[in-house]
Amino acid sequence: MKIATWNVNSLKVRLPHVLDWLATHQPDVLCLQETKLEDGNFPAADLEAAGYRSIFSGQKTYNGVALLAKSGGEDVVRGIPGFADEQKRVLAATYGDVRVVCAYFPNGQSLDSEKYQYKLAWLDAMTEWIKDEMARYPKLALLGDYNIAPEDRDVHDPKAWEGQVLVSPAERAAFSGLQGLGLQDAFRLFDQPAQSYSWWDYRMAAFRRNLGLRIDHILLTSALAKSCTACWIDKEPRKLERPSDHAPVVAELA
DNA sequence: ATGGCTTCATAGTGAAGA
Repeated sequence: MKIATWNVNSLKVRLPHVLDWLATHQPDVLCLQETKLEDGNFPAADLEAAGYRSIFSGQKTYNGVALLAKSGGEDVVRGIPGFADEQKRVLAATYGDVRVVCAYFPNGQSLDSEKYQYKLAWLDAMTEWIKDEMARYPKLALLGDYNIAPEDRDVHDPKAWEGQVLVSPAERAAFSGLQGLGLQDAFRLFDQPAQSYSWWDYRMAAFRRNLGLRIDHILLTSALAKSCTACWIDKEPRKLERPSDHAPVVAELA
């Protein structure tokens, strides 16, 4: 089973890239974030024609998540149960015996922003809910744009990023908290190239200079981590015309 | 140098992303 996550930064703009990527890589499940589409505008027919069923939860302008898969998902959940939130950031479904959770974690904007407080509250609620989901589903994968760079090696210039969102101690503690539940970072199960990132700013020729952050992740329960044979970041779509600023992250499960 | 670039929105001296 091949699973993947990709923040597409507008599915309307990126649909051609997504269709090409699906055709080339044939994932069983692809999690999308920042679709920025109301549900009525979701391109389900185009994806169906490419062999993929869609489950989605979107809104105008911001956020929006989707699950694309070769089979239909079951027991669909939208949002974090019990956490009142207008922002469409969370979608879960079961494929076979694997629970797939697709999440677009809040950015936080800056440490003194209300959005940062929202991010921390959201992280708490997410952790509590994932703990429950793991009790129900031993084989669980949490994929998405976490908007957290877990360690300094996931940051091109840790000094420059000090004091900013995505790297703050509280955010990293939340990431560790998820690992504390028993989830494992699929990417770090394997030797990886130094300076591996999943996001590069559109400005400053950041991609060409590899000035990036690793903020898109696939976390696996131990039952799935045991069967994980590979995990990589696919930088190819970031090289295309009009790319998303994020690259897909892929994991192979035996 | 608090900018740069991209999207969606509207037609703003823009907001937000990361």
